[in-house]
Amino acid sequence: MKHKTVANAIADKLRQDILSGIHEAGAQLRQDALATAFGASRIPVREALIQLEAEGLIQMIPHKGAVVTSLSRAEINDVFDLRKLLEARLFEDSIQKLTESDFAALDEIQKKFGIAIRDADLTQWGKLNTELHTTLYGRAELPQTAAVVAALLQKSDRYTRVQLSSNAARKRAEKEHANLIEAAKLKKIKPACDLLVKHIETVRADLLTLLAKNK
Amino acid sequence: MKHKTVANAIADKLRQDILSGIHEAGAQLRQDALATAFGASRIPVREALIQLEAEGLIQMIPHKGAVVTSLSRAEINDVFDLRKLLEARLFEDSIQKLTESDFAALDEIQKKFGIAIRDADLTQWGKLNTELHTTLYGRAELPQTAAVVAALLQKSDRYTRVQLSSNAARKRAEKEHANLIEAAKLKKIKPACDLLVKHIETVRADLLTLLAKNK
DNA sequence: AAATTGTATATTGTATAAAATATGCAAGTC
DNA sequence: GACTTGCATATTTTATACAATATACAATTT
Repeated sequence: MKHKTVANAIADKLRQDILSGIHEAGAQLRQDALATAFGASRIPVREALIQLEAEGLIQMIPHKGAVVTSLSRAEINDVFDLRKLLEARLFEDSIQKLTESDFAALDEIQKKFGIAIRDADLTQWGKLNTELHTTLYGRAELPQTAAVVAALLQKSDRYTRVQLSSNAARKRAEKEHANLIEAAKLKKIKPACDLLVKHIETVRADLLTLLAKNK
Repeated sequence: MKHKTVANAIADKLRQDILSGIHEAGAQLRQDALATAFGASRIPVREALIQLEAEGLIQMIPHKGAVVTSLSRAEINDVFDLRKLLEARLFEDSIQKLTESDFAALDEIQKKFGIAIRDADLTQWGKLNTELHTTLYGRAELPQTAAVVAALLQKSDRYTRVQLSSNAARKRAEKEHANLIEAAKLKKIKPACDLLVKHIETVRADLLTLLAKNK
């Protein structure tokens, strides 16, 4: 077992299940059902739910229960605007300090990304996407910004599988990631940040058109 | 009773106690002691602690307990940089939409601020300060940004009493707030945002010198 | 004497059971 | 017939009791 407490383990699993779409937006999460499913009592389940509520993944209403939240169009726009603002800030601070081993890790992630795309491994996409982004910013010494960005990336994650549903989008994302890594390797700060902002903007536009279509 | 659940009530009280300095940074919070103090069992206390951990006010270590966190110098800098960035974003979006009643509320807050300063009512300062700021941004339609800023303001809150410990600082803050409100009333967006950024910067500088001195 | 192991105590984490609250439906009243 | 009131059921919230874990200190061994 890799977790210290049962509550944390349940939180991680639940988070994963929400991000991967097993529990869709609007779905009710019943404590009792979750407890039996996890083979635990309801208390660690409750504590996991409280954590997820703080992360914004669900909303708990006293004596009513928990429902999986969803982001409005305006909220999605807001999230992506913030990402552009804050990820650029992190990237700028991180680029110079990125080491050889960081780039090795990035290359590894890119490789896995390619495999996940080939295998249509949906659940991996979001995970690898955030991993790549956070690795790019890993050397920034801005812990508060990093924490906020991590939260924003998680909110975005739920839509990554939507956004990457087309082959063209996946190809483009992979290409743009490669460009980002390349620019970072060459320590070209300004161009790299510009690329990053454009990349995020592309993803946002892509996602919004898809959501409009599916509606 | 104004709260729906005991856990939420405890969280609110504990948050207040931490922000007001009753529980200082580094202090250990024992579940058992808190439970008896609140006249409740340990479970609502635990759930309150989990909430506060998500807010960054405390840190929980499994089987060890909870301690009140503190921000490093770098983290304080980061928080204030973010505030400048994001509060300006909110203010810009909010100014045009501020109504008469908003300005009435702002004037009311300013009045209370003056009274609190005169009475040296330390615990009110932080509360009124955030209230004023959030009212200024109240009409912005950027819910995600607003949520992040609310969290940042809370982190700052713990240091407001430190920063406002000198008479000069209090006078200046009141003046700068008045200028902000004035600029907002005149709908001068750019100058108002500039004032805001300068105000936050002033507070940061003030706080850092004070923290350096007290160390 | 130093290091390791074992034990006691304190504290947290979890499970079970009881209390509180909300929702839906039926009966009664205007 | 519409509305209110009361009850039954389902669900969440809280309390009590128990188990697991960590820390500190003593005992033992090398």
